[in-house]
Amino acid sequence: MSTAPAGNRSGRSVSRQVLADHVYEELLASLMDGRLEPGTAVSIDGTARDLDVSPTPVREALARLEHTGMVRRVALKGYRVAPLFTREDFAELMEARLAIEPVNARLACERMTPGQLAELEEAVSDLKKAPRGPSFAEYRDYLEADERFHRLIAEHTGNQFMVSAYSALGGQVQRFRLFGGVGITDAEYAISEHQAVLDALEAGDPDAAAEAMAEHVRRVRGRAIADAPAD
Amino acid sequence: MSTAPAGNRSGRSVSRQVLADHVYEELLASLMDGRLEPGTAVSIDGTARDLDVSPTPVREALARLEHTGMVRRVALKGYRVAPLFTREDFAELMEARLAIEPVNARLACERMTPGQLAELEEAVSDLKKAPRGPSFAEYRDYLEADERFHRLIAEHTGNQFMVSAYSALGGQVQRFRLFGGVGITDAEYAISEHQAVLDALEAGDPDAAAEAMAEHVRRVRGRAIADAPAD
DNA sequence: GACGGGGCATTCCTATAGGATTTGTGTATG
DNA sequence: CATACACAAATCCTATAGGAATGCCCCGTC
Repeated sequence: MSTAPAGNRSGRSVSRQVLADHVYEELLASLMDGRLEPGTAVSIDGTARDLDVSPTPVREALARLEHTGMVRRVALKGYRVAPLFTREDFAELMEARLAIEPVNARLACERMTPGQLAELEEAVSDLKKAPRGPSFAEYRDYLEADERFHRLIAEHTGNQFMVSAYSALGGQVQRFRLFGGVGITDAEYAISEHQAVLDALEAGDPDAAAEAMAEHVRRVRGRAIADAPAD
Repeated sequence: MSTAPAGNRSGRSVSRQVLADHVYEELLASLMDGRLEPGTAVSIDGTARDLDVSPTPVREALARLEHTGMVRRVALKGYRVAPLFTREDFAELMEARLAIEPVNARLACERMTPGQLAELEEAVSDLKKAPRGPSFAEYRDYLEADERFHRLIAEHTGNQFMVSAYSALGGQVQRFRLFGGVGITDAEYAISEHQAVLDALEAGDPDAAAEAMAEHVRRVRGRAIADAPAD
């Protein structure tokens, strides 16, 4: 660290945040919006240099990220971004979503407060407003709102374990949205499906909410399989 | 490190395993069989001294463990074993198990090979043979077989994401078996319920397998609520 | 006897050093 | 021209040092 201290020993004590947390957030963001493509090696020393920190916090952040499935670690070879899905992986992911997300929708419907419902409405609204241009940068807002909608439903179950279960999937879902063949054409259909889920939640009908969510996941699966690239 | 190097720099190159892995396994075992009770602080430097390693691998192992929910981390205060469940936590855990484990049983039933079925039979057999004396040490074998049964079903779904989802719960389930009020008396009933799940799997009836698993979880919930201690 | 302050130990956190191994490159040889 | 070897660079992994903050205990004072 020669030129830029960039640390915190001289600055004010904003240092009340651990560097490993910062590194984790930074890497997660890079993974979520596609800056780090599947298969890329994530060098410990390298990212340490990039972020102007020592390898130790990077090591800790990567250990946490590994458990999300977004990076893989080989014992003495280092970390690399988890490889692209095969068709089988995608089928497994959708199967798992079908098991978990309709339950989340049902539970959320039974317990949601008006304020939480408003958050969901905002997510769907953002989804509709988000630009869906051909460029990645614009598409990002759409993806963010999509992910937010599903995550909020998981959180509004009030069940910490369902949140954990969804989180185990959520990152992979996001990665698939980016690289798995679901393209921008998906958006037109997906918006109405999200709206259907929201309608059922607003109506307070748990069965309908679960079914609408299940239908959404099935349709995502169907669209992706239709125009999925080769393995 | 004054007296015992205990490391690997002098020994033969068995060092082809990373120390952090060893520390992780060690801590996990301590958590799973009750040597580390809820609320206990897990000092980084302390465990490093205990295991004759430096703090760096311990730090990495704990970062991984945190994601399992078995230890909690407070930003600049360190790690401690996750606290005991409240009744609400327990209800949430059972709700999540009801959402996930019957699905696992159904999928496993549809796809399981004879060899995998034999593994399950062995787990149930071990469950019956395991001593259920009043001492913790003896009870351990029973708990291990119980956990193994459920984990094998998750793995035999052939769906890596359902395995992840179960893993997010599995550790907590095990911790609850130890500390949550489900006592040895549970064993007598649970064995027949496990047998019922196994019977359905052997019969190749997915619906029955899912229902048997759901019934098992519901009964575990019922028994625990019956004689649960106060919060 | 009760309360407050100072020093010491512990602990977390980050940086740095160095050993072991792999990888890549350049050169010499068949 | 292709192959093999050697050296250099990068990388992972572990240990150690030291700063910053917290907690604890003892002691002096009211």
